[in-house]
Formats: sequence, structure tokens, C-alpha cells
Amino acid sequence: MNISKLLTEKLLAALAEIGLEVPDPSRIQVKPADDLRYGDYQSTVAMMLAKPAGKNPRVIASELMEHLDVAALAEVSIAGPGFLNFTITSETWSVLAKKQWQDPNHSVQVVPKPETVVIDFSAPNVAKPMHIGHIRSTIIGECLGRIASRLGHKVIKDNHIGDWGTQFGMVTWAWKKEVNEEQLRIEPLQELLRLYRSATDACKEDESIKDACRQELVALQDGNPENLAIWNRCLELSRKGLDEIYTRLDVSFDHWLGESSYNDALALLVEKLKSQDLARESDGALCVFSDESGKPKNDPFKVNRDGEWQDYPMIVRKKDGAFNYATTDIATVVFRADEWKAEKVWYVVDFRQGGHFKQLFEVSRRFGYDQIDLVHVAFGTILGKDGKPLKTRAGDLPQLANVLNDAVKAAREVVGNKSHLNTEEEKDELAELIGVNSVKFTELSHHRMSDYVFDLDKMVALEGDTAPYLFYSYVRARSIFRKLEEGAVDTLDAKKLTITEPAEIHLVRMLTRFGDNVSVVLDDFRPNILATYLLELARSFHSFFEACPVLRAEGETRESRLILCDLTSRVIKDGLNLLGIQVPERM
RNA sequence: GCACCCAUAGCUCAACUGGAUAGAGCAACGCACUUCUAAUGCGUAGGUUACAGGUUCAAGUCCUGUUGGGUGUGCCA
Repeated sequence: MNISKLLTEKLLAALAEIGLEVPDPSRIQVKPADDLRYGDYQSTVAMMLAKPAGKNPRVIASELMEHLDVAALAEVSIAGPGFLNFTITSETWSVLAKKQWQDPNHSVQVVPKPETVVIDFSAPNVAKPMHIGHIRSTIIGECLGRIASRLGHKVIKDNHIGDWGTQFGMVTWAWKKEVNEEQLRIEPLQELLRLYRSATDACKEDESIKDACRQELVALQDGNPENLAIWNRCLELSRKGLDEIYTRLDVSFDHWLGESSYNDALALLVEKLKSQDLARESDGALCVFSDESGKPKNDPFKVNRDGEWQDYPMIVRKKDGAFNYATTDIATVVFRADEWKAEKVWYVVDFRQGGHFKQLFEVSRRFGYDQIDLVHVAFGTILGKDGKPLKTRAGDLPQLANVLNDAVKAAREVVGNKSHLNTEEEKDELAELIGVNSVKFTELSHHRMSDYVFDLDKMVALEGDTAPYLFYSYVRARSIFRKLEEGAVDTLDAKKLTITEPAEIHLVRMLTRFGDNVSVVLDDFRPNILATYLLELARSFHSFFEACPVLRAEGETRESRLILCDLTSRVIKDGLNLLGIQVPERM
């Protein structure tokens, strides 16, 4: 039981007793206090109800206080214009800490109604190495998947790779002309990238080559054996490279149903769209237009040009007969709903595709898929130090593998200077862990919609709001137990838990907020809430660790502090794992 | 032009969805290591939350407008 809910129930009971009418009981709650000077929890209920009741909020507050049956839990006081402040007693803190320590879930509550959630994330184009642009989707998606699973949902992580689009026409065109089998063996991803670039360069110079590339794509989609063979080899080679990166990032998928998986369904789908009058021909293409039901301003199928609202349809079949990503995306919704019985689909995709998703969701709804909850989990841009979208000197997006290597290199220097580890191998391993996870943690600690500057030095820095800071608090806590004999944790006795020092109380206060901070991430798809929470928890642990000797304390105090160290390290490890981050045992 | 997103300390970012005196980290300055890992802690300084109105007992948060930036805008994904 969560203390906030418990106090809310008590408050509702008190409201009923004094006979005050409550218009919307769901809005009555006792929340963690923003400012610890006013206690641990607070409620603004007296001020909310003052006006409708025609009473002074402080009067309501004091009536409530008289009828609040929380003496065993907290002290209550009235402050300011009518706040009810709850100060949790140290006995209650002890009980809460004990419960959480004994709970393998660390008081994370599963949802009452689990749902089937498909998470569509990462989705790189094959035949091109992953670049920095893929990091946000990949890391956020993995994190949301872990948290949703933990909260009891049935999660299906699907990597909807781009294995069927225009870029394949380009690669195939260049492959036929100039593939280097030697290079393909040595550095397959780089060779594929070279072919792709060669084709894009050629297209820029000669329009007819663009058409040739399109023809290669159409041939592939029609099942031309040579094109299919090339496609298969590209896929195989790319998959190897992608697996390597995903392993390094500790990201996994349940399915890899790329665009190609839906190819066979597209023709029939488009016929259905036509027969249901959802799609019609326009300029040779087959399009879905607005149903004219709403204001043009909010209509995803309208666009304003020179003061006039014009049609802006979703094209489901191009005039050359080929299907595009809109078509596959509709087919994908249908498949996920029909075959997987998905109740929710979360698309973790760059915000620039917002318009596309509005159209997709609307078409799905009109096509009869109106029960499934489709969400575009959008995110912003990663910037370089110049404040512009991150690019290499050559003007391309940096490859993800190179970025990770750079991060590990930077981490290695820091580790070399600071680490307590003995061997170079251990230090290399730690640098890999810190480097990769610093990139991940930086991503997850930002609000997903904000653009942020990619600054390697800051990510792996010695101090500050970083992954190493969290690692350090974990390692510090665990190091205590290495000083004890094996199995010392198992003999700890939580019956004797005493929490009295301010630093202890503050640590417990932070620990008890873990469950809520995990749940709230999914309210608006905000991993940064959990990341920020963990930093705050780590900070309160360091304060505790400086202020309260553990091994040198005696009796119940020593026992209690050992338990706090154990619990904190477990919660930090658990929380980081939910973000998708592994912790080191030593550093 | 129109639509979407963003604007908070010198810098990088928070603010539990409307609550009290807007918080952290970096950078700056001061203090604390023969003491459980100082990759740390404690302290000082730093703000008209872009601007102007409105709603509310209460606004960084909601609404309207303005300014500045990013993005999108018919066959790429």
C-alpha cells in the first residue's frame, strides 16, 4: 500500500464525516510535498472546496484535521491559505522501509488492467548503418518496453525496419553496377553505405538514374529473382551489423516485421480502401482524402496555401503503381490489431513525422480500427555543439557505432585516472559500460520533446547529473557489504529497523517514491521522470552516507543502516535496469 | 501563408500535470579526506519563467495575442 493513497483514503473518510460535498472525488488527493519544509505530503483539498462550500479554506482544513484518523501514520498541520501538511512519523518510515526492503518489486505496483501494447521503435533502414538519429527512438522505446512489462502489460517490441523502400532501389541499382565483393566480406555495412551514396550522388547528377532506381524497387516488389537475391543478401549483412549494435546497447526485440513483411497484404488492402470509398484516384495516385467532418485547421488531410485550404491526401499507391510507407503502415496497424490483438501501439518516432501519424491514425479509425489506441511518442532533435542538428564534417549524420566508440574512449580516460580497479581488462570493461550507458542515460534524462546538445565530455564526466554518478552511489553502497562476511545480508533483521536521523528519513522518503515514479513514466511517455528521480535518490544516499556511519555504528542503528544501503542499491539497480542500463559492481 | 513543437539562472536541464519562497548539475567562490570508494558531501552567489493580456482562491504550467527559433506542408521514410 502506497502512503499517498492511504492518506487520500483517510482524507476522503474525513470529508464524508464532516458532510462536505465533493464534486469530483478523483481530484481529491494527498501528494508528496514539493517543499520538505512543509512536511512530507500535502493536500490542497480545503482550498479547492472552499469556494463551492462558501467557507473559509482554513476553517475547512481545521474541521478536516479534527476528523482525520491518521495519528498512527503522520502528524497533520494547517499552513498558509489552507494547506493540510502531513509529516510522516519515524515509526511509519521504518515500517515503509521494511516493507519495501522485503518486497522483491521494491513497491512498484502492477496496473489493475494489463493491456497488450505494441511498441514500434528503432526501425532503422537496412542497407544503411544506424546513425545518431536512431539513438532516441531505440533507447526510449526499449525503456518504455521495460517499464510497461514491469507494470504488468503484455509488451510486444517490434522492429519495423525499413527493408522495402526507395533506398533499396538505390542500393540495388548501384549493386548491379559496381558491387565490390571483396569489401562486402571485410566491411559489409560500409560497402552497402558506399553503394547507397554512389546511387544518391548519381541521382543528383542525372534525373534518369532516379527513375532507374525506382524501377529497381518496382522490380523487387514484383518479385524479380535477381533483385530479390540482392535484397536477401543486403538484409542478411545488415542484420548482422544491427544485432551487434543492439547487443551493445542491451536492446532487444520480439519481432522484426519490417516493411517487406506486409508486401503481400498491400494490394488487397488498397482494394478494400477503394471499395469502402476511403480512397480514390487523383493525379494518377490512389489517395485518401478528408471526410470533411471537422475544421480544416484540425484536419490532417488539409493544408493551407496562399490563404486557401487545399486537399492534402494520404497517398496509398503512387502513380508508378508502387506502394509507399503509408500503405505499409496501415497494413501494419491491421496486422497488429487482428493478429496480436494489440490494444495500444506506441510509435517512438521523430516529431517531424507527426503529420504522417495524424493521417495514419485517422485512416485507421475510418477503416474500422477505432478501438485500438494509437500514439505517436514523438521526440526532438539531437544537436551538435554549434546548436544545429548533429552532423559530421562531411555533412552526414554520425554513425551510431562511431559515436559509441567515442564515448567509450572518453570514458576510458576518466576510468584510467580514477578507477580503483586493478587490471587493464577490468578498466576496459568498465569504460565500455560507462561510455555506452552514459549516452543512454543522457538521452533518457532529457524531456523527449526537447532538442539537446550531444556533448560526450559532459556525459562521461566525473561529476554532475550523469550515469557515472548513479553508478558510484550503487558501488559505494555495495562496497559496504564486501567488508562483511559472505551472506551478511541474509542475516539482517528488519524487525529492528530504526529510522531517526534526518538524512536517514530523507533517504527513506525518496525510496518510498520509487513505485510512483516508475508508473508515472507511462502517463506521458517520460523516462526522464524516472531518470531525474534516480539522481535525486542517489543524492540523498550520498548525503546519508556522509552523515551516517554504517559499519562503525552499533546495534539496531548499524543493522538499520545496512538495510538502507542494501535497499538503496537494489532500488538504484532496479530503476536503472528499467531505463535499460546495467550497473557495475566496482569502479 | 498555414499547421505542429519549443522558449525557465551565464551554460545544460528539472519542476510529480494548477499549489506555498521556481529546483538540480556545470562553470565561479569557500569548507570537509591518516575515517565504510572524495567519481563524494556541506555552504555562498546566480531568476520579472521571451513579452502582453485573460481564466482561477492559486499560473512556469490552462486560454488568447505578440516576438524569436525549430520542423512540416502531394507521390522520401
